Order: sequence, then structure tokens, then C-alpha cells
Amino acid sequence: MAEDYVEAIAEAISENGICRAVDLVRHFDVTHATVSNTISRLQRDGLVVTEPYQPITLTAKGKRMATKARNRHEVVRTFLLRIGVSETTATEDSEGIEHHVSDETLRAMKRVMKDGIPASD
Amino acid sequence: MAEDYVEAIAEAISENGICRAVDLVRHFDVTHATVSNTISRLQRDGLVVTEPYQPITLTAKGKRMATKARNRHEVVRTFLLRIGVSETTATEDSEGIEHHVSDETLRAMKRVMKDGIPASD
DNA sequence: GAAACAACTTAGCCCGTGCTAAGTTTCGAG
DNA sequence: CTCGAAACTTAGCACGGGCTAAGTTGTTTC
Ligand SMILES: [Mn+2]
Ligand SMILES: [Mn+2]
Ligand SMILES: [Mn+2]
Ligand SMILES: [Mn+2]
Repeated sequence: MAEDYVEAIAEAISENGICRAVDLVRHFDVTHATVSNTISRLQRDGLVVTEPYQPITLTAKGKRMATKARNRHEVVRTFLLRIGVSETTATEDSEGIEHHVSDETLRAMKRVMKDGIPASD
Repeated sequence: MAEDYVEAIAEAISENGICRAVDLVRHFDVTHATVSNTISRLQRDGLVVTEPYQPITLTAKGKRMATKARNRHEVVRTFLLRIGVSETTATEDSEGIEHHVSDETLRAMKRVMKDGIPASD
């Protein structure tokens, strides 16, 4: 959850300069109330900073998480495409899978995309 | 959640003949209270049948889900091993990843394990 | 058969994530 | 400058999934 939020916030900032709650409402297709609640939790956890009616910014910690999450998401998605999954499915599945992929598995995916499948021993 | 539960119940039954709540308490490392609650929900959803102080059995629907989940879990785990991930990590990561893998992605994994990586176009 | 122990249930609590409904703030037109 | 619409907050609700504490049922063992 936190990962998807900071990723979406970073995306909005990089696209529009700022991130407003309404961007997240659209992105996640939830209500303003839900976004408001979630943002409070993210702020409590030191990932974002915001004030009532003001745009949302990422803390250093939030930026770090966003970068890692974005990278992981993209590697997983690309990997799925690489093993022959359709665009649509790769996009859908990577949205969930990304949150369970360890650093080791991520490295394995990158290795495979570069060097192909390891010897069948 | 449901998938992991029916999978664990099927496993207990195939190993001990029956599944008791205490098996799930041990398997998931949660309290009896939690298992009791969860089983109620599974029963409400038509996946299991049980009566107070009695063993837990799977409905047809529950068995179907268990079989699919078990297969998916195993394919994902084997696939991770196949791309060079360690036993420990493959076991850990597959526990989460399995729940986000569509049929299409599952087929792609099986294909890759059989025929290797698709042509780089 | 009574006592002790294991298995289980039930009540009551917390938090996360979602909602609706209602009110507040901000901002752009007119 | 005012008003309406868009953005946002707040309160109150529900459910999933976790807990502790306390009580109940079942089973073994003496
Ligand atoms: Mn993501
Ligand atoms: Mn995601
Ligand atoms: Mn599983
Ligand atoms: Mn699992």
C-alpha cells in the first residue's frame, strides 16, 4: 500500500510538478475520504508531508521508497513481458507481484533478462 | 488468505487424515482465536465445513480452490528456483507472489521451464 | 470418576482500508 | 466581490484479520 502510494505521488510530481489528493483519488479509484486517511498514515510513518488543503510532498524516506518501488515494479513488468506474457497481463500481475519480490529474486530476473536462463544443471 | 487456508487444510488432511484448528494455529503461527474467526469466514463463504470442536473438512469448492492454489504455488516456487533463486528465498517469495499470478503468467512460467526463454524478438 | 491438560470458543479490543454523508476551504468566473 | 464548483476534511460506519483474557468442551491419566 505505502509503496504504491509513494510511487503514485512521485509519478504525479514528476508529471505535474505537484501531487494533489485528487490525483491519487483518480489513480487508485477510491474516494477523497480514503485518500485523506491513507495520507495521514503515510505522514505518521514519515513518508510524506502535507498540510490541510496543501499538495503532498515526499520526505527523503518517501523518495527512497518510491525509487526502489518504481524500479522493482518496472523490472517485474519487463520480466513478465520477456517471458511472453501480454502487455495487459504483465501490467496487471506486476502490480501485485512487485510487493513480494525480494532483492535476490529481483537480481535473478535481471540476470535472466541479460544472460538467459541458467544452465539446467 | 482463503487460498493459503484451504491449501493448509488440504495438506493437513493428506498428511494426518484430518485437519484440526490447532494444525492451522501451528502452520500460520497465529492464535486459536484467529483461526476460529477465519474458519467461520471460510464456512460462511462455502469453502469449509465444521462444527464446534470438530475437525475441518473442505467442500467441493474448497477442494477445487486448494488444488489450484497448491499447483500455482508449486509452479511459482519451481520457476523461481529455475531462474537461480535460492531455496530459502524461492520458498519465501513464492508464498506471496502466488496470489498475484494469473493463468496466463502461470502458463508462461511453465512454457519457459520447458522450452527456455522466448526469442528476444 | 475426578483432575489436569489440550483444544476450542467467545467477548472485547485494535488497526488498516474501504465507504457515505455532511461540512469546510480554495479558487476561478463573472 | 461574490458565488459556485472543485478539492478537501471529518465523523461515523463496516469488514478483515490480528490480539488477549476468560470460559467451555474433550480426552487422558491416575
Ligand atoms: Mn507499483
Ligand atoms: Mn502494486
Ligand atoms: Mn500457498
Ligand atoms: Mn501464500
